[in-house]
Amino acid sequence: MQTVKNSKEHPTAEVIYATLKPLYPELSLGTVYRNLNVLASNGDILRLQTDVPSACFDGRLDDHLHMVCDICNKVVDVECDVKNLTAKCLNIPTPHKILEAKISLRGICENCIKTPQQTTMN
Amino acid sequence: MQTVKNSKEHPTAEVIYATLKPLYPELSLGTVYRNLNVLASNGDILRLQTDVPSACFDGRLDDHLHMVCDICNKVVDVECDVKNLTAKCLNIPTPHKILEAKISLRGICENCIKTPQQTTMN
DNA sequence: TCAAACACAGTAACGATTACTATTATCGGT
DNA sequence: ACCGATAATAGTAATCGTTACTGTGTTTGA
Repeated sequence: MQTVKNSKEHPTAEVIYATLKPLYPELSLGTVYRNLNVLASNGDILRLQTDVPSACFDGRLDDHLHMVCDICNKVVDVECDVKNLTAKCLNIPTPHKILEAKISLRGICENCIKTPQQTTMN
Repeated sequence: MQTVKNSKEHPTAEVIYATLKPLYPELSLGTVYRNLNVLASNGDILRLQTDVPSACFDGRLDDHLHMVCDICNKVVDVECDVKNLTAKCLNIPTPHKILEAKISLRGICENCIKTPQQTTMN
């Protein structure tokens, strides 16, 4: 199941299911969801918080952000010093205790900038 | 319907429905959702992106962030200079075009810090 | 006065996710 | 090797939040 983690993009549970189904024909969708949750709670993968209705997962654990493209709705990586950014949020003076800051981006991905008209919307 | 906006907290659609139902007994849940969407797309209210499964709304349009409490799961306001923080994100060098940065916080709210044991979890 | 446009209640439908159940595989001990 | 307990799974039902649909009443404007 760790093989799922090594998938390239930012797949949803359904995408992972569709990807693995041909390899393991009797794979169940429930199994995919369950194992993704286990991996995510173990910290082996990340569950991404985006605007898209279905949850996306990411095997990359190093510093980077995610941007959802307005055009193609894909999730792309944005390389940056996340710790530096989130540190500023954690230091906001407030009576509450801030433990984590999550930053998500929205915009237009490199691909859709180059090919402007195509509203692939898949 | 604008009266909904003036509600204090960060209500979900269901909460708004439950709040208004006694006042307008023949109110339908579909109406609440539809009007919240209209208000949100008009920019009159904000739709919050949090970890909690149901969408929360906020009538405050001025600069502030939101933090979800690990203990009580409530959404609380965090006062800060949002524009300053997001500006840093928008300036990240990347081949993509970043249009918006959304920051959400997680932590422990003032209330739960003061009364540590109660895992109200409502 | 009348008809087109609108808002709504009520309910059905939907998509993503979780829970449940029965079955199969795994493993440690005798 | 056998056996009971534990765990993982497939398959499916159920759930949750949300949206879409349908019929009805209400407003508006000529």
